[in-house]
Amino acid sequence: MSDLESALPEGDQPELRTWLRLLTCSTLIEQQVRSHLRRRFDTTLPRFDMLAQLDRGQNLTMSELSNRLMVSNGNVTGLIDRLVKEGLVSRSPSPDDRRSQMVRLTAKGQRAFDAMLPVHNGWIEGMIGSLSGSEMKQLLALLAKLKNSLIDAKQTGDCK
Amino acid sequence: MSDLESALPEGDQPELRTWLRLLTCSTLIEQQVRSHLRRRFDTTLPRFDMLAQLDRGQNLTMSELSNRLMVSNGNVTGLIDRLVKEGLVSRSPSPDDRRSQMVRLTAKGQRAFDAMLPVHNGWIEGMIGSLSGSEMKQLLALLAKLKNSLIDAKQTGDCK
DNA sequence: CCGAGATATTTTATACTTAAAACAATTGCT
DNA sequence: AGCAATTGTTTTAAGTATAAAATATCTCGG
Repeated sequence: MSDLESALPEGDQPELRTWLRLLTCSTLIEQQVRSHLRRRFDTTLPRFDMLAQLDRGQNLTMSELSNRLMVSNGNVTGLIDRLVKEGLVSRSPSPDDRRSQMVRLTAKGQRAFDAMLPVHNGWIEGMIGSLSGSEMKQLLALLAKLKNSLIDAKQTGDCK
Repeated sequence: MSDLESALPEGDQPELRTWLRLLTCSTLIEQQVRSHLRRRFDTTLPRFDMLAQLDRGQNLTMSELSNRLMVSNGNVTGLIDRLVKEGLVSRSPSPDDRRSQMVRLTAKGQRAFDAMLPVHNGWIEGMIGSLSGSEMKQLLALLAKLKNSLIDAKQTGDCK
C-alpha cells in the first residue's frame, strides 16, 4: 500500500509529514464517500455537499455557498446549474439586491437529501469511529488550533 | 469567515465534525499552496506533487504513480502527457513488461523541482508550524491511527 | 446626484478528476 | 501450448475546479 508519504525521508520534516498524513486521511475518506454516494444514490460528492449546505441554511446566496464550500464562485454557478436542471434546487432573485440569487432546496431536493443524510452520517461514523471519544476530542482540538492559525495567516495576508 | 462546519448543529456528531474540520484544514492548506505555486513558479499543485514523487523515487511506473498520488490511472496519463510536453519528465518503455512505462524526471525537471522544493517546504513549515513540536507529534499519532484504520477498512472491503 | 470603487455573479479558457470501457500484454493453470 | 483471468495503460465522456475577465449592481463620499 503506497500513498503520499511513500519514500518520504524518515526523521525530520515533521511539518511536511503532518501535512501529507492529513491529506492522505482526507483523501481516503473522500474517496470512500464518493464511491458510496455513487453506488448507493447515483450522485456525487460536490452535489451532496451543496445540498448539505442548503439543508443547513435555506436561502443562501451564491457567494455564501462559495464561502461555505470553500470553492470558487464560478464553480458554484456550474454546480447549481446542474442541480436546478435535476430539479433539486431552485434559484430566485434576492429582493434586497438585484445582483444576488437566493438558492434553496426544492421539495424534491429536500426529500433526496433527507434520504441521504443518515446513510452518509453512518459512513462517516464508521470511518472516524475507529478513534475513541477522547481521541476524537484531542484531534478536534488540534485541528481547531491549526484551522484557526491557517485562517489568521490567510486574513493577515502573510505573504501576498 | 464561513466554512464547511458553518451551521453544523452543535453538540453531538463528533465524527462528522471531525471529518469536516479535517477537510477544512486540508482545503485551506491546499489553497495556499496552490496559490503560492501559481504566483511564484507559475505551476499547479498536481504537477508539483507528480514531480515530488518522481524526485523521491526515479523510474516509477504509471500505476505506481497512481497509487502514490492516490488518483485514478487515467488522471496520471493526462498529467504525465502535459509534463512530457513541457520537457520536465520523460517516459520510456519498461524492459521487463511491455505494458509498462518507466517515468523519470529530465534534467530540466530535476532542476525545476530542486528550485521549488525548499520554497514549498518553507510554506508548509509556516502553515503547520503554529503547532508546537509535541502537538505535531500528537497529531501525527492520531492521524496515523485514523489512516491505518481507513486503509484496513478499505482492504477488508467493508461494504462492497 | 454622480462617479469611483466595491461586491455578486457569470463567462471563458484551461486544467484536473473520475468511472467505466477498451486494449494490450502478462500470468497461471492445465 | 493454449486460454482464462489478471494487470498496466489509455481512451472516453462527463463532471468538477480554478483564475481571470466581463457584467451588473450597489455604496459611498463629494
